[in-house]
Amino acid sequence: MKHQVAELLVNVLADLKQQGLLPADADPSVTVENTRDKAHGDFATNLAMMLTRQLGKPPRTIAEMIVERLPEAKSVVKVEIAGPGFINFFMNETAKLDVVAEVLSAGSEFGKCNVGQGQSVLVEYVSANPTGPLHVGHGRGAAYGASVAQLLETAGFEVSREYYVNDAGRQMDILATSTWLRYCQYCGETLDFPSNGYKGDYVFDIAQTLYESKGESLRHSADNIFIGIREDEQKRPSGAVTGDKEAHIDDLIARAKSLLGEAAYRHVFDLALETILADIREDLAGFGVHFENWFSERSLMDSGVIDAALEKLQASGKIYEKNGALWFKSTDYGDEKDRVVVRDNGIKTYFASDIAYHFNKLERGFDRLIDIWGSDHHGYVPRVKAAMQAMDTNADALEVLLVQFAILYRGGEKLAMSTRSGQFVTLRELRVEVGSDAARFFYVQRKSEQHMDFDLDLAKSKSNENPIYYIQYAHARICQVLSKATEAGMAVDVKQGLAGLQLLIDEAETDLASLLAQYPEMIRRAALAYEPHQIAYYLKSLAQGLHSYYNASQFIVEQDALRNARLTLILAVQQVLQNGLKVLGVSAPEKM
RNA sequence: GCGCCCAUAGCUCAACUGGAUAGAGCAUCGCCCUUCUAAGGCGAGGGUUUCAGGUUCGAGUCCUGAUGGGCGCACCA
Repeated sequence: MKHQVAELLVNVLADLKQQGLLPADADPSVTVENTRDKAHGDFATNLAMMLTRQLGKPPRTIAEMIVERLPEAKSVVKVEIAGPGFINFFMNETAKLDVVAEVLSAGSEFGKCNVGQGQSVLVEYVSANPTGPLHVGHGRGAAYGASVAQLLETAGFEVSREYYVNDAGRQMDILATSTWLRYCQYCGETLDFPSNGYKGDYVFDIAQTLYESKGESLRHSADNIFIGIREDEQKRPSGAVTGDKEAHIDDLIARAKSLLGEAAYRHVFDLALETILADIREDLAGFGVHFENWFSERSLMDSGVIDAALEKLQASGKIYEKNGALWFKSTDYGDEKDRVVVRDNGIKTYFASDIAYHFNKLERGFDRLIDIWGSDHHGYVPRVKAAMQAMDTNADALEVLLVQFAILYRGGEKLAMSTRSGQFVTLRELRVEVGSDAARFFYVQRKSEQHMDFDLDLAKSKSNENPIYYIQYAHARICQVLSKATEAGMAVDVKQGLAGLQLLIDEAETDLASLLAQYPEMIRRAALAYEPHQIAYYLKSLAQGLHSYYNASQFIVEQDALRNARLTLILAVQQVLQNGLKVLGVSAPEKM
């Protein structure tokens, strides 16, 4: 319907050009927006104001020129010039209800569009290091990424979801070593656990599993483990800090490898990795978050992709050697400083893996790449783009979406979180206590780049402060009304309902229809802007419209035509609520 | 010190990407259950959009500066 109005305006513009009143090369964008205030009609355009400079006439005069030339249209009942030069369109009330038939015939497809034109998009998100369970900080990225992916799919993109598994590198070695030390403790050794090791309870669990399968065969005495190891960081009673926790843990890693031997060390490493990864998969599945692919960093190394990418960089002439390390001249592409890709000890940096990973993504043929990162990694964007440019790949294909941290509160107190110390609220804990639906919605109702306060007490309290209940309740109410009608032998007759839509003359009814008509546009806009929160807000207003209607009208009435018209209308509302909730990964319960 | 992000009602957040009188929820105060679920509805109060300039028909939105907060600035991942 909005589209019809835009077409009328395009006709007028062509008319003006033909009469020489508008330069032929003028191409003002015709924007028609939904009015905020009903006194301004249903749609409005600012076209007249856009043309003021070009025509050198007051906006209201131009508006009159436009209105005079507007072709007749049966869906438009009144046109007004208002304010500084807006043109307001009042639409035929009955025509507004046409959308009900559209919704019901499209069903779960309603709202889909094809702005994506089948372009293939890789959405990489979460990608948390498998060194511990996911915490609530990861939850935001998971919920946001899943909804963005779903939105893009709905908007006609071909979407692939991927989790990048950092299964190589020092952090994983720290985890493996932590596991082994806990295992030795479990065997009965008394030792000081390194301050930089992973201290979470889950490490004990993995150690116990290790003991169950290996007995004491991997046990070494604390004395043998710690002999000659550089001192851990310690606070002396005097207040002075001695030792070096990084050197300490590095020595312990080397010791674990030498005492256990390659095969046994790899066994511990893989056990820890697989246990935690399995836990993460299960956790995300419970959160309704799925991936087409789990991409292993190690596979990148084993398959030689990293070397290939580095060669490609070498060929660009942007690699140089300094102090025994290989550097990438990213400053040539606007980065703050050059970056090391191969350290002087021969070990490739994490950055080298990442260059290779993005190189590989494009080689797999994706048209667009979307990375969803925590905002603490924002400084990383320029160097990745720099590498893509240097390799002569399309750096513009990559879009990095940054998600701000959720700041946790409990009992009014801010919570500090750290994976290493083992002090964090897990995503699982949140899911169990708050429920997946509420958690998904809570995360996604905020703009991703906004800092977000996450009050655990509030989220867990299951009070009506959580707007997800408001939306789900609207859906459940519709289901209950429909089933009550069926029980009473008055099951909805959609054919008769559609035929009698003109009986719906209440404001609550036409308002609902207008809202339904806005849904496809909401999807389109939210998808292109990567903003699922727009859908959350839309659903709130649709639910509000339904509740308002519910309180004002009786649906199950004696007159067949009126009853079926009303039930058909709420059937359409039910459909759109379902479609929207699905985008957000939230269930639509029939009962609450 | 340099860079990126943010600042809107008492609190948590929107504002269709530059449009009309800045809107919701929570909290506060009034009403509405003998009727399809009150996890609901109707209404009231609450604002110099952090501050100071600028751009134009028009600024919460764009540009400059200041203030306050978050995050980065490794041969770590």
